[in-house]
Amino acid sequence: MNAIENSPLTRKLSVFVALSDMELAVLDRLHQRRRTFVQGIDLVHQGQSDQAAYVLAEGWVCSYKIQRDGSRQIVDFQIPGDFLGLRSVLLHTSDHSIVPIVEIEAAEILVSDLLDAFAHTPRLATAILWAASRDEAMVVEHLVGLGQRDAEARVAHFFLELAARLALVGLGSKAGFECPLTQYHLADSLGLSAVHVNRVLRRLREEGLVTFRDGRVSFENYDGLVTLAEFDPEYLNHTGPLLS
Amino acid sequence: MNAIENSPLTRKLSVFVALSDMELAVLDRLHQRRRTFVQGIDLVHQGQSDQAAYVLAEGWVCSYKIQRDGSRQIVDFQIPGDFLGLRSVLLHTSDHSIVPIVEIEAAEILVSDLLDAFAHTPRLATAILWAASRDEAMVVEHLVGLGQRDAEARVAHFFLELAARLALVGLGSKAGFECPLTQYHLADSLGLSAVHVNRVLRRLREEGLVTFRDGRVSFENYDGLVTLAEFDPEYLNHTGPLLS
DNA sequence: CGAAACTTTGAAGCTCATCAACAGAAGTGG
DNA sequence: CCACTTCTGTTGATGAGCTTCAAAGTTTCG
Repeated sequence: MNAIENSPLTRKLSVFVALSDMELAVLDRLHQRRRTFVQGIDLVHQGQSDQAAYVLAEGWVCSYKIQRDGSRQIVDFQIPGDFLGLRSVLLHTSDHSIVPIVEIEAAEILVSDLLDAFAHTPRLATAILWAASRDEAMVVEHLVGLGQRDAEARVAHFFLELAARLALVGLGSKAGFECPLTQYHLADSLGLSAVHVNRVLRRLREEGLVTFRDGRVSFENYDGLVTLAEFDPEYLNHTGPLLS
Repeated sequence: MNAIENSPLTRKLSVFVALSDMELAVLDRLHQRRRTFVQGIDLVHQGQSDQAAYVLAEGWVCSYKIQRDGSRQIVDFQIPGDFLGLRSVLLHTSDHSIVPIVEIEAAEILVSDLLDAFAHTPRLATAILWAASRDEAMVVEHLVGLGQRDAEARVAHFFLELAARLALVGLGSKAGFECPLTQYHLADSLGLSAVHVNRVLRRLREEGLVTFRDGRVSFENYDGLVTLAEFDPEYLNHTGPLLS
């Protein structure tokens, strides 16, 4: 058992596909070209083309779109084990920006390596396709939240989804998780003002459901939150794709 | 020049990739198994597995998710030339439902045919990948609208996007388009109440921007609408993907 | 140590949802 | 065929939820 088996990506994929030694080795190779990026400087910029792709090894980033009026909509957050800019590479262009929220570590992925990996280890390709489609399902669920849920349910749902994702890579549980986000991040992601996010957080805290403080989310009443948010994790745990 | 070259899918793909006779023939073959579906009965149902995939030939459908409280969020509308349930097939499960808005005609796609087509005509695979990624970009833009735009801009943006998509398959222009949707469809898609949609439509009409009446959207002031919605069609027209 | 970033709270007001009622169109059954 | 319901569109009244503006407190950091 080598260290790489504990990389977040490997942990995540292993939950859904049992990976052989050879497949683990290929994943290992994808993790070679390790790089560090500082917080706050765009990794990929809206409209830019021919970017590299990465696997996030440590830290958090977010994908967002800026409107002409200056407002920002965060589409998605990425946590360790997630791919960054995979679509941008395949499509030679990106319609959104990606920025590190804290200093991050990421492994650069060469398209050629990726295509090689796909060709030689179809089960790995399957697993990665699964992960990509899960990301898409999360975007859809996010959209549903913006359209249908009120502020309190949105915040609750957001925390629950993050907790489930983080648990998969060993970074969280039903007790809580470390969370480097600011209330502005929540606001821009949930389509609320930062002021209102603050009030909602206070209410959730006073109701004894969840506390977001000092960079940590602590669930005080997990089941109560699930009820409030109508959180159904099915979309995160869908069964495997083609060939599996 | 045969009739198939005028199928909506062919028209759409041709705009972005010049297709050879052979590729046109393969597309032709995909259109063989024509079927009709009545309005209002789910084609794919949330949670259902192992569905077929289709190419929509005529009519409109929508993809939606139902919440436990009964509210409905429409994620996306599909128009002629769009794929239906492609992801459901690849993933063996669907996290959303698909329902025809009017009686539709669709060609059933066999997964084996599709994979064959991909293997033998890579440029076609490229074009289809492009179309799929464009669909994803539309979902993201929809999300941005729900998070950042007010009701008037949402409605305006919605009409403009639809017009652009329909124009690509010859069903609309900057003058307007036939539109079988009800105000409830708009409401469920845009995260508004039907009552408020009605008021917004009235305002847009009174401002001389756009009229939605008797199943038709008529642009009275296209450029004014573009300004109001901050509509930037770039996400619809991104350049081609890998290999192109 | 001062500046910048983030959090917190109050007050005022606007956008939008909800409730209610009605009118017209379209479909349905006796 | 006409009465019936059902679906869709329209408008008014009321108020909840959220935004905006403002200001002050707290933490972080160069």
